[in-house]
Amino acid sequence: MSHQKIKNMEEFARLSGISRPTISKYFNDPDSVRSSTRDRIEVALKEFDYRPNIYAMNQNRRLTKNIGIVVPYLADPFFAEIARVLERRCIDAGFTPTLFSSHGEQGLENAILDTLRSLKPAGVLLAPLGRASDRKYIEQFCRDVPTILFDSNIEGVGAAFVGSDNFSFVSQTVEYLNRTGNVPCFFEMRDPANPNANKRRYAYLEMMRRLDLEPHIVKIDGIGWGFEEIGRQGALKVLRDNLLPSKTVLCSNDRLAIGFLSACHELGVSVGRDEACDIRVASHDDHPYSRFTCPSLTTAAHDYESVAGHAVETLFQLIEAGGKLNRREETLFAARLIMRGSA
Amino acid sequence: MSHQKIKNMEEFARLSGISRPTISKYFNDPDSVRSSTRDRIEVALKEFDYRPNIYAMNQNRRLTKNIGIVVPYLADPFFAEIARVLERRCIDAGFTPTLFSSHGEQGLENAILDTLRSLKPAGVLLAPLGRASDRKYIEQFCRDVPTILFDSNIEGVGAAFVGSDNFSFVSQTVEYLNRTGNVPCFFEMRDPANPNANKRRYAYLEMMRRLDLEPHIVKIDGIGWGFEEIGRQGALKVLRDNLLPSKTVLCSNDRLAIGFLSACHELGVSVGRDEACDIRVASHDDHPYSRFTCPSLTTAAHDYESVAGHAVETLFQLIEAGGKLNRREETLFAARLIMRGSA
DNA sequence: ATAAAATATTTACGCGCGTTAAATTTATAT
DNA sequence: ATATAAATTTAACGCGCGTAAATATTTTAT
Repeated sequence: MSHQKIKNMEEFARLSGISRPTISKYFNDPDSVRSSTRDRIEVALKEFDYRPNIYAMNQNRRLTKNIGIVVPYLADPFFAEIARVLERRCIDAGFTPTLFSSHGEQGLENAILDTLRSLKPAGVLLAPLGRASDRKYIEQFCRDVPTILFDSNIEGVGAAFVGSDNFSFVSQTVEYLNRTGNVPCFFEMRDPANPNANKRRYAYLEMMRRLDLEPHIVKIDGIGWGFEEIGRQGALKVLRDNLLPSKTVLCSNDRLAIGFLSACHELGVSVGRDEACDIRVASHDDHPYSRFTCPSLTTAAHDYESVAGHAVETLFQLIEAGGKLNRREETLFAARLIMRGSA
Repeated sequence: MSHQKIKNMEEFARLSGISRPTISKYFNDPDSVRSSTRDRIEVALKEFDYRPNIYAMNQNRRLTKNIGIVVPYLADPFFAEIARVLERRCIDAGFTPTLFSSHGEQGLENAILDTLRSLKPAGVLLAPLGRASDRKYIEQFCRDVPTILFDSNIEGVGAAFVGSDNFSFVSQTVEYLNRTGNVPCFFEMRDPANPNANKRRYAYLEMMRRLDLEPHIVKIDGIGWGFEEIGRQGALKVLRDNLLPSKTVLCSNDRLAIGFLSACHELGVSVGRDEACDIRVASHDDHPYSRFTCPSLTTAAHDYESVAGHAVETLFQLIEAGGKLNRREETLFAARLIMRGSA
């Protein structure tokens, strides 16, 4: 590799013996030039190690090759995982993903959308905060920038929604707990930040109706994104005051369940499917740590790969279609029951 | 707010009655214009909602206001947490942070550095992969771009290093376990990816020497970043085959300990400080989940705020100094012992 | 071999802003 | 009020690349 520094595309064009407009076309889309030309450019690229100035590149383009990925809370390993898969797929498709976390704050979510707007991205994959989101702000953003919502839906906003089928999660866990001999109560936050939580409550109620069982919902207090601690405090209270209507607890999500199990251990309440155990605990999400709780957590797993894959595919379609799709599709992927020690 | 769309700085200058170079100066640094002028610009900004084109803005600037933040593995909540603090401080200082995760892969780490180079950032906060890093590649990058290393040090690379004092972690846990009546063995991966792990081993050996105790190191197999599973498998083997030289186990880090506790539960081994318990387990990092393990984990906590704060402060100094500091400082922050149920 | 189609080259302009130098205005000090 | 310093304005150029039109070359089809 030659070690001379190349100043700009002009110079690279001279050195490689190819005209600048063709080089420009190549960087915009390598497949838009003849393969023999492409080869010559790529040989020269190896030789001279030139990279175009991305700022000059994007200045005049109406759309860049950037893709924004926004998650509500990156310290939650669930979102870290899905972000990882999304990033990978964007890179493989020749885009440049940029990751943002709203850190649970509406102000930050709005600020991120502002930043994204000025990045002129080809498209955005947005998992909104949910209830804490500034709906109008997101609506306006989605009107201006091609956006796919994922994880958490906002009716009618964005070009499409891709997520998990909450009914599939809850129906499987309820059915399993019931089939194996116990009637679950439902353990959740009083004011869930995420709309999925509401869908899960409805699913629980509906399943109990279908099974002709009496539903019991245990609501606990707490705000913010520290779900484990909220679950723990809630469980301590509920267990101490003997408020559990059933010896089988279905938590709305794994992070609450992690807190619940922690409280059980503190109070010497044994958890497991075994007859000898005091209670059973199950949950939803298959959080990366649910494998390592004590006991390991019976839960319903997201189909990460499918959700991420379909979200990205839909975004690419949207981009190719020029930012508008015929109709707003909502795609939901089914859960997979994971039976472990806790229930 | 007027709803006409403003095309460029020229137009905004006309409408606000201020010359374009002054507007340009303002956006580069609001404090560089007279306060009366600043007020007039900000009034106009509210009126017309103009934002300069960041691509055109950064094209001719030698350095942008961007700051790159690179962590080795974002699905680890420890890094997610520290990234959150770093991001916040960069924003507050008027910079635009961009977050990258190497996801444990050398290839990705190198690719991120390439991307960063073309972003012309004012500075970079880099937590390298460690042993898996391409040392030469990082060295070259640090020569070109003002970079502060954090969390994981590479001798002589980057303008400074900010991290935690591993000796402080281990000395406190060893001292505590010893003081409370038990001699700990040290539980770690055979080939740790992170140099901190080596420092912790040395610290353990040194502390045992000082206390005139015989050290015992238990090395377990496993590669990659799935520490919990590695810890679990290692613990299963060690516990089943009765290979533990001591009933008190000091894990190199919390993620291994989480796996260890999981294995203990599976095998019915009781963990805790209590006389009646089979073993004691302690660890290092104060991982966000260590509060919720069963039992909760006795550990040594990073001083997140100080590490993040000092890393950012040092980077700002570096930026103001034009990319070179007089000498390469290595700053280490002490740990804080967190006594919980496991030991 | 020849015509038609596809691709590449040449030339030239524009994008939105950074930046500089000289001229002018405004603020501060005496 | 006057001198001086500081800030702003005016005018103009350049950055690196996108892009368009006209022309030339290469490829493919007949």
